[in-house]
Amino acid sequence: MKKIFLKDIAEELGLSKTAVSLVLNNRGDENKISKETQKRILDFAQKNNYRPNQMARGLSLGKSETIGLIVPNISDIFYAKIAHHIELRAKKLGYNVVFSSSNEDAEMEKELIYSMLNRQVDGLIIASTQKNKDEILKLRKANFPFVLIDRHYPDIKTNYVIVDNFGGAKNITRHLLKNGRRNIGLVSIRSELDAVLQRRLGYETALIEEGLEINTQTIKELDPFAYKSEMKYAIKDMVSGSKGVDAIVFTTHYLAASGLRELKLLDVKVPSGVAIISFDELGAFDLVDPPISTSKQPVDDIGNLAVEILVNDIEKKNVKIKSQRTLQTQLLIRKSCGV
Amino acid sequence: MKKIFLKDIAEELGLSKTAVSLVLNNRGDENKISKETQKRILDFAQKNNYRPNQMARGLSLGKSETIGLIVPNISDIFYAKIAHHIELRAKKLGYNVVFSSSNEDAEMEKELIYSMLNRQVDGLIIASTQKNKDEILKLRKANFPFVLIDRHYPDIKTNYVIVDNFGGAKNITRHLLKNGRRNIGLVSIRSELDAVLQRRLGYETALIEEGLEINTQTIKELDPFAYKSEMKYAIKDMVSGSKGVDAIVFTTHYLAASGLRELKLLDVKVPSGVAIISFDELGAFDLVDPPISTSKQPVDDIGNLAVEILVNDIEKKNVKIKSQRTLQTQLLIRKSCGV
DNA sequence: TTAAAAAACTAAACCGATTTAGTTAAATAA
DNA sequence: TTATTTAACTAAATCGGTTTAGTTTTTTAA
Repeated sequence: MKKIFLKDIAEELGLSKTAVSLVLNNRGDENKISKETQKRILDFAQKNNYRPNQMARGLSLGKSETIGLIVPNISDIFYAKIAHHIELRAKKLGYNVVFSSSNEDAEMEKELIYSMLNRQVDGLIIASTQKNKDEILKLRKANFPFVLIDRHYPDIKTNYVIVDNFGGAKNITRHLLKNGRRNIGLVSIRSELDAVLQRRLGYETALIEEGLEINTQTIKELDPFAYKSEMKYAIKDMVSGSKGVDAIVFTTHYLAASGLRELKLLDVKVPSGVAIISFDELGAFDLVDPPISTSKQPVDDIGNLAVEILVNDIEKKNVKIKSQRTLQTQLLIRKSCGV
Repeated sequence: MKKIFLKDIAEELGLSKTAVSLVLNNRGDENKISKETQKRILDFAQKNNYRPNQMARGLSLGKSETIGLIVPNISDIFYAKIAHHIELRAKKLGYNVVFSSSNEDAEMEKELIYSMLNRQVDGLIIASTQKNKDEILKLRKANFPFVLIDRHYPDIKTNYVIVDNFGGAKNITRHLLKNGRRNIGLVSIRSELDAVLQRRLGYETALIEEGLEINTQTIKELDPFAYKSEMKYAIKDMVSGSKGVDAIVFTTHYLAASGLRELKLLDVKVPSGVAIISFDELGAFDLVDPPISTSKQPVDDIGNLAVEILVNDIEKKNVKIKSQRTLQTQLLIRKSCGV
């Protein structure tokens, strides 16, 4: 079972590489290769398990039928799920996926973008650090196909698929208000990500619309990398004192998990003492004690749409119109918000 | 900012492509390119942001500096975590990662293996369906570098990194026995995977060593794709009747999550009524009600070791010795097993 | 003083595909 | 009967790198 090349097939059958190549690319008819010859080529290729070298093919065609995916962290279940949907849809459309994690580092992200371009990916799907405006602009200027997911650059016109962070956060906050909570805190991460900002805004808007004041003392923004250690103090500070909070909104799933952990250590009863609600969820949020209410993101749609927009962009080079999709989150009410 | 090629640099500096290529590959000294010329080339390349076309490079070198990763499902947190560690370590060693999910389908896995070979990956890391013996043998015969993870072929000598499934399962079962449980059921998946078999054997061995009999009525093997719907009946059957179980061992994290869900629906108290313990865990197993005890797999070591073994194999083509590593799981005791 | 060695390069082949611009022989039209 | 088309191919260029086998000039050794 040794490797067989186009040249081998051509020589073996007494034909030219051209004929073989055309037939194997399904362009035999339009190039008037006789049915008989086509069959000989196809059969021989099949029998000898011919598989074109994609490097050579890619070099020649100037494309690779590969999509590059850059996410902050592939081991975050949220991105892992999106990645899976991207992979499935991409495969259906004839594309492979190369992935890399930026670890929320702008410089790394930039490196990855170029590394992927060098590998001749046909397009990129990026959940950006949102700190690489220049590179995104360059990509756009170069007319290179790409779609931003989860995080976008609000002031750059690009393809993107995001969720309604503002609406989602407003919704979960309102749900707590509707259930009589008046003193609602927020635990978020310290970040300039628009998604994070929007969630905070959604939260604040819900409060303001209810005629409540925003208390910056009960809004905690934790370091993205040290949130676990900072959580202890954040929670302690929020629940202690006479005017402790009666509910907490967490702006992302791992914050909710970590926060609940601390609440338990402090023996705070959830939801009787403090109700909690999360944006996005982990796999076992329905099994947690108490099951955590959340605003769930449509990971399947995010992945599928991103691929569809991207492939459309790749294959119809002339598309100037950018697709911008903002998907709705889904409110899942469980016990943690004290219905 | 238009693309610049090797030829452009050569022409611009009045040199040959050879000289430029050698210098850019850090082989200027050994090829006696003068320091001065080297500096000119390096500076020019830097200034013009030269980046070699990896397709051309790969074609020429016959390698891609890319590792292929095939897992059953990248959105399974277990594989996602391994993938992340693989990615980090691979990057450190100068390799990129291409991933794909086989969805536990042997035919798909076979396709993926070839698809990756066509893309000239330098090596493969595979968490196999364990139904592709022929392909694995072919890879080995062709002396193609690969490492199996999580699942291996017991009767084929290959590189692999797995965990001690037998020992891990025996351990968790013994822990339940030590705590006085006598009627311990098992919920596993219907599968020929050695890992699954070993876990069942570990469970059975623990029972036998304790002088207990194995009751096939309380060993449930569910369909890997329909386990959610089958779980209801499995659990109901195990806990009902006078001789219902007083503990259940789940052989994987999603079974434990699903099983606990059903136990709650049936109002079975955990662990007072039925204790449970899991093999491997989800992100929030410590927050679940009750927190689930588990035998945790060292995802970081699995990923790191796999990459190291693979890269070693890739770079020292002569390595005939296969590396076989069986890592230990870590017993995490939480409330679900009724300490 | 001349032969050999070293320094500093380069031309052209090569990797394995795709594609452009033909060629040749047979069929059809004038 | 001859000119044109058509059918069925092919030779060679190309993609953008790497590498082999030199070449030319300068330096060193005998």
